[in-house]
Amino acid sequence: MQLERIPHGVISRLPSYLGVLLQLRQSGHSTVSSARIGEITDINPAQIRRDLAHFGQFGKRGVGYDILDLIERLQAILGSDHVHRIVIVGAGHLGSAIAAYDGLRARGFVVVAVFDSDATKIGTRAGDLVVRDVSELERTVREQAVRIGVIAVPATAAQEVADRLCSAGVRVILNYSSAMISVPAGVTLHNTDPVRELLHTLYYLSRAEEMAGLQAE
Amino acid sequence: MQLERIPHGVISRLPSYLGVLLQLRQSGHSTVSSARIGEITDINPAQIRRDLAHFGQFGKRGVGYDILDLIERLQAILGSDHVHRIVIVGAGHLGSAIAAYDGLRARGFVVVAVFDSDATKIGTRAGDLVVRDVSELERTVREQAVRIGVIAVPATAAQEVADRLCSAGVRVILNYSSAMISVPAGVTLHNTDPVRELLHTLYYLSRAEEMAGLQAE
DNA sequence: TAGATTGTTAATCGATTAACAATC
DNA sequence: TAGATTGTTAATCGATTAACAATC
Repeated sequence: MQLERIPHGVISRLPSYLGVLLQLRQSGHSTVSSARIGEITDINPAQIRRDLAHFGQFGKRGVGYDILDLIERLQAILGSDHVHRIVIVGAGHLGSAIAAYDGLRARGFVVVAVFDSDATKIGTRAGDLVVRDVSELERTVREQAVRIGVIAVPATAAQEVADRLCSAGVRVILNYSSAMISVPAGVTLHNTDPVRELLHTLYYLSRAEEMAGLQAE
Repeated sequence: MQLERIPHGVISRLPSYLGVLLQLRQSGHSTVSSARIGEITDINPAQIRRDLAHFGQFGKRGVGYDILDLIERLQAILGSDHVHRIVIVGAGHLGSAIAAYDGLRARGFVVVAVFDSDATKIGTRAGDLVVRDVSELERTVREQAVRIGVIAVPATAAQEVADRLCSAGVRVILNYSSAMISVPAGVTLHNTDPVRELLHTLYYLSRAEEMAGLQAE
């Protein structure tokens, strides 16, 4: 039970720490220092220790953090210590890519259904699943108590899909379309428009090239 | 020429503003207020005005912002007023999805090549392009002065691909693999691991369910 | 003119960092 | 013990917000 309000920034860094730990575990390490995590993630070591301190004392002074222990702790904090069921709407290239992505299962997610409205796609395979008619969306979400929905449909259909997911009881939406959609209060929306990421970095690219140009002259 | 240092957070919000404006333009609007943009993006209107003020005075008091004008201004600031060439490495589900994604072209990006190391994929189509052998990667990046690379290969191959992209001259990397990779100084790395996004939101989902559970009891 | 909305200031708030005592 | 590294404090830094005069 969390009494303290944890800053948003802290939460957003935890998955990165977890990613590093999982990678270190695979390469056979048993402990790691905040300095080492900082090197890999490019995050200040003091901040890493401070972030973790919000949730308790996980390290040993002079030694560092036990990797297996910290993985368990972080998974418990994030809620990835148990399985989460998700549905994917849209069985195009992107939807199929997400459905077939093994990193989902590896980190505690199970895709229970992939939907599409296109009759030529319904019945075909996407990952381990058979694509189903989007008209079954509400029933599936309710029956399986699905809380996470992924939108991988064209921009024009995104809002309608979001509305249907929300009213069926989904609490987290990951929007892969380029549409700006809105959701009711209580539903968390994550826009993962890859092009928006690119636009963001373009700014720094332009600045870097300007500076290179000035130096060259 | 920017004399003032613009906060990172400001830059990261500009693509959202641009997204709203593009959408409003399509629905036939001609002006918009910071209050309206705030509603859509869920960003404080005062912050929107303050963000824009870093770059000049773009609005009319009592009226708002001219949508067409502000689109141009933002595109110029971000550097999306001219075309950027990108290469995609990995022609699996995800690489193909990105290659075929029309939102890229719509916002000033052109995919010049898709690479893979799998002989059964080389020569097949991905979007408008034919998948090429990854051994041609360096030559293509150099000849076409490509500055942006997208990694859509399995985690185990990600670091090697990143190294090759960087040494060939790429300045921005969008990493879609789940691997934590490192890049030299001067290269901007964007990790777009979809599962990391999900993990992040899980935290809030768990808290929300806890609270709902408490209330129900 | 009256109403609306910007651009900007000043106050608040929160996040980051450096430093170091505690302690393994 | 000596060296290392945490947990935590205190200081800095930057981002957010409310409020309002300027002005369309």
